[in-house]
Amino acid sequence: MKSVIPLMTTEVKTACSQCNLRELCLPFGLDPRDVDQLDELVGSRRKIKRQQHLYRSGEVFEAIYAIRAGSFKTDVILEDGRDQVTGFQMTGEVLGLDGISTEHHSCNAIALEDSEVCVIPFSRLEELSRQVESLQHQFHKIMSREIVRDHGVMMLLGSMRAEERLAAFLLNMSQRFTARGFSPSEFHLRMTRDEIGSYLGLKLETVSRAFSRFQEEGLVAVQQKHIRILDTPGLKRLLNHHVA
Amino acid sequence: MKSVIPLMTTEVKTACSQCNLRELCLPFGLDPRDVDQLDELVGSRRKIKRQQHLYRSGEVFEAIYAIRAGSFKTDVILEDGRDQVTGFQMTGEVLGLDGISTEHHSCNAIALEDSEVCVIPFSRLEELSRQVESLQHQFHKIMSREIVRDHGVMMLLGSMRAEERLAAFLLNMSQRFTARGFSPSEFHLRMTRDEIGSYLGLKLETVSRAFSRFQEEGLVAVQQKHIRILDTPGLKRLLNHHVA
DNA sequence: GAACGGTATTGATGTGGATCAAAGGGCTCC
DNA sequence: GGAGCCCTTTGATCCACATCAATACCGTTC
Repeated sequence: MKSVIPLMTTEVKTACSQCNLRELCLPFGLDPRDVDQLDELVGSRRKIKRQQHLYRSGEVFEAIYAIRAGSFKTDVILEDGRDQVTGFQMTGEVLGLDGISTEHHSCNAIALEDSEVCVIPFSRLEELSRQVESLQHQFHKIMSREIVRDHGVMMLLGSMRAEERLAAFLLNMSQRFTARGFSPSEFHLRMTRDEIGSYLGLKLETVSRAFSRFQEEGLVAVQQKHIRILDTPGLKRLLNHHVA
Repeated sequence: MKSVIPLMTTEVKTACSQCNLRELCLPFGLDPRDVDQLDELVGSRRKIKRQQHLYRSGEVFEAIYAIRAGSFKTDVILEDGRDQVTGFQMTGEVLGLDGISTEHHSCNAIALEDSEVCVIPFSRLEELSRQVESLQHQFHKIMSREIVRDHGVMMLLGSMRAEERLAAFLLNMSQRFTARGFSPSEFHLRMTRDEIGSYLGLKLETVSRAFSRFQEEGLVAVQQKHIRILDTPGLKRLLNHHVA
């Protein structure tokens, strides 16, 4: 065991090897020796207050971000003002991959609560992943996972009815909270009904009604943003047993 | 300059450096010297007949595919039989990126016409992109572009009405045909109304009616799968001037 | 060149979710 | 700790698209 006496800096050293999120984040699956090499990867940390932008659509892309604490939403805005939430991100997840393609961000990333991210300069990531095979592979997996997730959302938006969409959303949130060591059945949503609606292609009233309906049917207990899932199999049944 | 006298083989050497699609494909933006290195990248070519699968959801992932000729659709199928087309791909575009994340494909890729692909063993791509920086970067851009495209589809599915979706689809097709040296205004769709509908989150009847309406309004001339765009600005206006 | 099956068009009707509206509740910020 | 405002819920009505249905068309195959 190494010394735990901290040096006299308020700025804690940014080190993947010391991060308790590494099993969810970029270093996942890396040999401990490789993780040590990652410690030069993170440029700095950055705190983002609730409702503030981590980056905006159109800005020059220079880094991707790993969420250390808090949560975010990403959205796309059309000229005519319509907007669409494209995702919600929690700790350990990576933000900014959209910017690689054109070297400009193509969406906005906004903190849902006071948050902190690790800034990973992209050129450094590319450089390091040319040297560390396992990092390269893990990074590719993360990008691919985002593509697969997006396909799931397309399925949801293109083929599911309102209550199915919300059930899928709740099950997904539950699963992600579980992966982070939280309760699978009880959690606090950081986003509004409007934001959930935007993500699910529904109006906020429809989201609210679906929640009320789930409550009536004993599937969940809803108290504003606090959710208790009472019948996970019931929610899953809602998804799979689709009656045409 | 190397000898250009071909050996006596019917099997043409698979060579990115000789391919007229390289400006659309993986080698895009690479220094000619680097492109030469890519010639060992493509394992083989594979012909796929119309309606046949290039790969299926659940299959082990080993390679990505660059389309040399023809076109494909990708779709996701739920247990209850519902399916969603997640994309249409044309020459020079890359298929199979979904498989990296779990080492299994997560969607089906089906040829819309008799087609041919270059098989790119993924381990070889990763190896080579550790050596060739420009290849690495181009590959990352391609993955990122897919993510950005998916966000566009989410916007379409989540926030647009039927005619806007179809207009967006037609403009997108036009733009991609243009990039391949074909007419921007006249082209042949390879997919059915049902497949377009699935992609756009609409029923085939709705797609058909939207086509008829565009025709009435003089925006396009439609004859089954043959499309002539008569008023591109008109289609664009349909997209941007959304009246809430 | 006739027959067939998959594809497309068009019409009539139904419905899920949007829209409009109003009231209640809780969080945030001073 | 209180005021204000945003967020949420619920009800009434509307409408875009789905569904059901029938016919027409086209490319393919023998």
